[in-house]
Amino acid sequence: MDIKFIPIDYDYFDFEDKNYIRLIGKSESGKKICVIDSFEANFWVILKDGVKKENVDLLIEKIGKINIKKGSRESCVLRTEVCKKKYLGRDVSAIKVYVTNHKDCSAITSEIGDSDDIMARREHDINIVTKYIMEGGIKPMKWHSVSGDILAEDDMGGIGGCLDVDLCLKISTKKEIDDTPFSPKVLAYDIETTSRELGKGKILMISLWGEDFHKVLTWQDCSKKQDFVECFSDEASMIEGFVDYVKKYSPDILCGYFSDGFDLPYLRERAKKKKVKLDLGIDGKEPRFSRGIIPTGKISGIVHIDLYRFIAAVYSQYLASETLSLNEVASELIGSGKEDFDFDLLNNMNDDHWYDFFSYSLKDSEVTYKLFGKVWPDILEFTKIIKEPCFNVSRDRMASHVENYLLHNLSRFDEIAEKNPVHSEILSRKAMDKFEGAFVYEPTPGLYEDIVMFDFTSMYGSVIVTYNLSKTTLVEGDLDSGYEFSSELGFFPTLLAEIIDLRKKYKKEYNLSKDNLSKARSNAYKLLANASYGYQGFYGARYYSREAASSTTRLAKENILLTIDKIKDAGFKVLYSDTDSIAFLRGKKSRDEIMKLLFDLNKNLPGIMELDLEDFFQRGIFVTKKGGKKNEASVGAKKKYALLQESGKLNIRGFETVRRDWCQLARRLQSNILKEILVEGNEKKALEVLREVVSNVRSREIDLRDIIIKTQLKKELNEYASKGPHVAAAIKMEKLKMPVSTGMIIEYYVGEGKGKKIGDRVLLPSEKGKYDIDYYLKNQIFPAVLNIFEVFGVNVEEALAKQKQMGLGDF
DNA sequence: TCCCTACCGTGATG
DNA sequence: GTACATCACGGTAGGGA
Repeated sequence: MDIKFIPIDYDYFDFEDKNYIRLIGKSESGKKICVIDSFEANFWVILKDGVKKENVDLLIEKIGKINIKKGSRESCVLRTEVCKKKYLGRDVSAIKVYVTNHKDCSAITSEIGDSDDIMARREHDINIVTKYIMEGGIKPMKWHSVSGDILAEDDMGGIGGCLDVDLCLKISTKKEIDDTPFSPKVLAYDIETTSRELGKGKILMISLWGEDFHKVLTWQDCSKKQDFVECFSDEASMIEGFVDYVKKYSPDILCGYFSDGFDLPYLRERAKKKKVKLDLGIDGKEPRFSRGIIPTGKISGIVHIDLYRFIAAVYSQYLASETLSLNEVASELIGSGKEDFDFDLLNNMNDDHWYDFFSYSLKDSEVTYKLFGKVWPDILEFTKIIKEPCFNVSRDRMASHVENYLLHNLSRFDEIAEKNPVHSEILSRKAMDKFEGAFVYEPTPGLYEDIVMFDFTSMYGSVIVTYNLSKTTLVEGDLDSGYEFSSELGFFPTLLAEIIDLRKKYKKEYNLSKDNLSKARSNAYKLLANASYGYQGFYGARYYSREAASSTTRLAKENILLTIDKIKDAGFKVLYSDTDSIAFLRGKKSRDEIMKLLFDLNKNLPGIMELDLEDFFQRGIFVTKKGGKKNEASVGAKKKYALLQESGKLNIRGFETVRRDWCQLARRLQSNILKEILVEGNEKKALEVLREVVSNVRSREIDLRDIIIKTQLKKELNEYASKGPHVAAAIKMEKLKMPVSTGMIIEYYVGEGKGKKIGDRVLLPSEKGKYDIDYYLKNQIFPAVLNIFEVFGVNVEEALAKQKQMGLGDF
């Protein structure tokens, strides 16, 4: 039988002491297909240089005899091959050892042990699906032409019979074919509970949203309910109803928001308590959870995607959202958020309340579904580029993505993969001193006109490629005198050069077509390029290289300092620079002359390093650093400035305006004042704006939500050495039996009182009280604007006092 | 008790 | 355990006068 097939989910199983890979996917006609492919588990024994032939033969003989019993399973070496390979860029001889079961690779590796002839044993620590794909297996989310035998129900231990699929095929050949688009069948879900805390509450309703399928399942009998509401007799039958609907809908992807951490574990817990089966898997099994800070819920045959995980791990850096709540993220990405519902009502609900609650619940699933549509092109492209199953791709962090990209491209270089660091290596890597990082130029505070900004494209990535910086190309040297790297290009810089090229290609393509696909591709390659520096400096990396990472920052710094000097030599005043960007005054030069300067600078840059025009700006402001010692010359603040684009848009960096741990009042005021000064060029008007806010604060005309300060709780309450206001607020919340957990954003405001510490005066938003006028003026309003006015030589307090004398203000 | 400062903690930049 | 270093700044904690 011949069939066109796209794999969506990967798994494996053992049959008669052999490993098989099980892929669930779709046929061209939309049938759900299970494909079974064989896989020969194996790993490498790398030989030392110049080992004698007879020693190799002895070693092979010894390896061939290994036999391991583990429980009921017996594992042995099937065969061995001696190959010419590369390891860390060097030519080696290596024995490829094929074994009966992947699970026993490590045990057999240990059995082989160390010897004078063995340099290393490798690739036994790569998971089976990754290894399968690395060795020519069916690639994720790509159409393949496969042929093989249809499995009858009782074939291979009944694997075909117990799966809820249209067809089960044991294949003998496979071939990647084309890039026809694929749209998965998606079902979004969301639950509402009586308590956020697992084990403390019940599930009140479950909502589902798919294409032409919208449902809210509940056990709350209610006279007034919408058509989409289906009422069950109790919580248990509601959960069973949920399982039935999921099976009937038969989605490729089941998708939630924070569902790894909340919805799925909650469902499992309630199902267990109520003794119902949560058998969502196509093999009739319940979701499997892996351990971790956040559990990971895997459903057999259906890809469970927690959108929050993907957004938090790779997508969030492009978002303006200050929190990653569904509401905020959805508002930004799809233009509509959740509905409002007052959860305090839960203890005392009438029919109207329930009616609203049903609608609220359904909206959550709808928003999740739409958000999925928005983010899916990125997950899909990442999956195809990284070549890992999308279950993993949607959860992995950038370091894993980089590493998986490397693993799946090693065969092109004949490379045997390096091992993961063991625990002790991770510890010693972490214990190392930090190395010097980026260069930041100290600006001279002031207001400037006509500013040009240049920046290096993929600065660190292009440095790594240009200077060939990687673990395998390091020759010698030390941190002080600098490391020397080989002139022969290593696989890491080679792959990175490709990534940077592909990024350019798809960026260009996107600029022409503006389609989602090239945008997602361009994004993915950009993220990979940017993460590659961090990867080499990450202690958990297989190809960790502190030498490469520290050389990257050192050489980047060297180049940007040289470029700054050249811009200065050309007669320009440099204002600022941070890592890969340089801002300077255009002076009387024309734009063409600036472009000529850019061209000349580029001519002399080494390798693939490239300087680009970021933008021309009308005006910009740099301010002084606060808290300098008395009588000390004022220092320009780094990472804190605002630039006005020609389009009129204001780029604000580092100021309190963009910091979520300042109250809205101070943030909005600061942003208005920056606008007044940069857009209107009117610092007098700015002073008026300030005066009005001060007056409003004094007369208590300020809305509570404008003075709320939000700070994230980053550790357990008892781990804090210094208990700041947000910790005090969190302790207060705990006393009131409100849920408090690490990672939460704590909200509070500062009330009147004598307490020495701010923490003694914090009030929760739900608490009635008077805000402390003095605190908000002295600790929020003034600090946010003082150093902006200082640029104009305006002393705010004096100016305000003066106005008072003139009768302009009554504060 | 007041004042100073080192350190803690968060969240920004790139 | 889950990419890197650099930076600003409020607030607390603790020592010295």
